[in-house]
Amino acid sequence: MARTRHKQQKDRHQEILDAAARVITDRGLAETRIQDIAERCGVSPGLILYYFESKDRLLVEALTYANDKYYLEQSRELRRIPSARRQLERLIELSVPGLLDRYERLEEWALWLEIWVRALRDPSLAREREVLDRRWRQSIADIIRHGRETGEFPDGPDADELGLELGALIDGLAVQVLLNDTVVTPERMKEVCMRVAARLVGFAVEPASSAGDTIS
Amino acid sequence: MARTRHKQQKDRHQEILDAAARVITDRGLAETRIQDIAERCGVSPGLILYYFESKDRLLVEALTYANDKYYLEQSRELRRIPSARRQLERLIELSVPGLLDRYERLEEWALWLEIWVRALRDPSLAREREVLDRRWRQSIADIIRHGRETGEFPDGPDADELGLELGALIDGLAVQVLLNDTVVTPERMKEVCMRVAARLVGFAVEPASSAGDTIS
DNA sequence: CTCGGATTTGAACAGCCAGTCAACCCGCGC
DNA sequence: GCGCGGGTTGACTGGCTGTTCAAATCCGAG
Repeated sequence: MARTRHKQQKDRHQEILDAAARVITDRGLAETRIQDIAERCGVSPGLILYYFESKDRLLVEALTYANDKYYLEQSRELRRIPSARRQLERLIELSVPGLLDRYERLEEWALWLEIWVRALRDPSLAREREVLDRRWRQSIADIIRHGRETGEFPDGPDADELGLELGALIDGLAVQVLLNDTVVTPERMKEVCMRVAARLVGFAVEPASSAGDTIS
Repeated sequence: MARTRHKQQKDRHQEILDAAARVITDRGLAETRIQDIAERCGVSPGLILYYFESKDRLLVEALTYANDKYYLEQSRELRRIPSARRQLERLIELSVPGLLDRYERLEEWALWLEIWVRALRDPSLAREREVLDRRWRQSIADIIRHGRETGEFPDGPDADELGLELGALIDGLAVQVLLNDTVVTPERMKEVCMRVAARLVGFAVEPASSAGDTIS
């Protein structure tokens, strides 16, 4: 049947994209071979090119696909939190590579680096990246707006502006943490982000924002 | 003579490193071939491997070599400025990809991205990167300390802490600008950096920090 | 001028890997 | 049970590129 066929094909598509994202995280974009992806799927190399017209297309698709998935997960989790203050804290926690579950976040940030490098020479990926990034800044701005509505945050600079500033700060610090900087540890990154957010947005830092309970 | 030989060899070394850095900027690390570097030097491919034991070593060396060069140039320029306030502004200007001379800064940031990606899987490069990065943060912190001594800046949070915060902010924004984000233009990045620096360090933003004269 | 070692060349080698393809498998509808 | 068509395989190829190497060249010393 067309439906089952179509469904199966869609599954394979996603399966391959997932596998590709994993391999890219493990070996790096430059070292990723079709064979690796095929092995990860338990499938022959030929099949990969049956579903994707070229390795390049597959890799680019995998990059944005994976990042999109992560964003949606994060977004869903944040929406369940009522307090803007806690939303912001959670967003920061989720952004620190290796603070929560070891693997997922590291993977996400590693993929970001690969996207950045590739986007330097791939205009279409550059455009997609901009969309993803704008959405990410916006989610920060939305939290701030929400907090101002509920009165948790005072009025202040434009929320979008703050989103840009905090987003950039998080990006910059995440790179350090991801690369295992000995000075910028995950815990330190969280503290710095919270402190700067407090100063820029204008709320009081809680004395002990226990990070202990966040480690699964 | 040993001396002339040695000197010549050193020149060739640097010549090759420079050429490699250029090629990496143009084609990307992953697409850089030995042949490209040889052509850029007007030399045969074999010679490249006569001076460097492998392509990988050469590439890694080229990355840190070039960044080191840029840092030293920047450092020299900043030291000539007496006012801490202006030092900070100049540092920010120099950090915005494409704000001043089009090429050099773009090159520098593109190389940073390549370093980051490569450092993910090359521990020795990761260590070198940390040194380079720490030095960069430190130069911000030093400016702040200097400004506090001269009274240009008020006392406030730890200078090293501020160096980390501003450094991360600049890193994060520079990535956006480098990738041609339509929202984060070079001019906007400078404004944002200056405004946040003013808020965090505690000085007044000058009304019109004319960016016009900075465009050569 | 001549010798000798460093430098330089370019051709050859070897391994790797994306992409192709003909054959095979398998489940479905008839 | 039979044929059909999409799914799957794995061997093959063609090109590319890092690396090696023997020969050629250059240049300074004696």
